[in-house]
Amino acid sequence: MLKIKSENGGVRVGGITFFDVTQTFDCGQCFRFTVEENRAAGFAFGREVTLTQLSENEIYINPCTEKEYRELWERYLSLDTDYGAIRAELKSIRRDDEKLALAMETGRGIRILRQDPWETLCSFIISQNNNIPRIKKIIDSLCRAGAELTGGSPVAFPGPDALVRMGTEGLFALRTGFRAAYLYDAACKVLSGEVELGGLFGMSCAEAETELCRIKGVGPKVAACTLLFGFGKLDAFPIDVWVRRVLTEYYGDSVAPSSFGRYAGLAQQYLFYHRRYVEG
DNA sequence: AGCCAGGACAAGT
DNA sequence: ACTTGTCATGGC
Repeated sequence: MLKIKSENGGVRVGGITFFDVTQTFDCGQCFRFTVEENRAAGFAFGREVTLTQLSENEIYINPCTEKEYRELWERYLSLDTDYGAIRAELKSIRRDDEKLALAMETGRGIRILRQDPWETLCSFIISQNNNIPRIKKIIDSLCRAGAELTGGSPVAFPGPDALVRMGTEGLFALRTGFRAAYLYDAACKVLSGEVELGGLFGMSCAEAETELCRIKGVGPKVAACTLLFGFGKLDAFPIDVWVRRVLTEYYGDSVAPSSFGRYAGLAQQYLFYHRRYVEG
């Protein structure tokens, strides 16, 4: 049971297991946070927030009220989910998988965030054939441009209406390159309701992927990342160059994503983190 | 200078 | 169904 306590304008959350601020915010799933030492500072859901790891089992969220914690951050951070049970199931399904066991140990503090679906979709459209520092830079300039356009705060991620108003030219001017047309198409289809993001929560991964892939510039990988990091679908299994390496090097390509079970996406993230950030 | 980065698409086999 | 060149951009 988690212990929640207000303190100095923030909330202290104790009794946490399998959560590490640094690993969670620096494992390539989000792009609006900067990580240093034992803290992550950035933006989500139109708010600026700092998360600090006080100890292995305790974090501090600031600014934050108990109400905000319950209604927003607990779900965002997946602290409402029993990762001990999930990890146990994963291990039982992959009983003889020593590679995964090692990756799960090095990345034991990783949690899959439940980010805003629209922001996640755009972020991973931008991510294609791109590197993480530049992805962050583009997203940041996109938020600034959105604020400039609407008169709102650059803390918020601009909605589909704002992107439509920017137009392909405006988006291209933000150095998005060939992704400008993709972002514009995503904005048009979401704004018109041709693709209804809210409806994807109730769909299976395969069905939701089909819907997302109706957007130009959204293929299997971007769709999987959106479903995993934006919709909390833990079976979504993105395959990028690093995961491809893992699959060939560890398993000789003789493994299907489904063989990792209903938490295949989380397994993927452990493997990605281990191969990309630990093994180099 | 050339290659790579959390890819997708169109054109060609 | 599977392979290949192309798409902007910036860092190395």
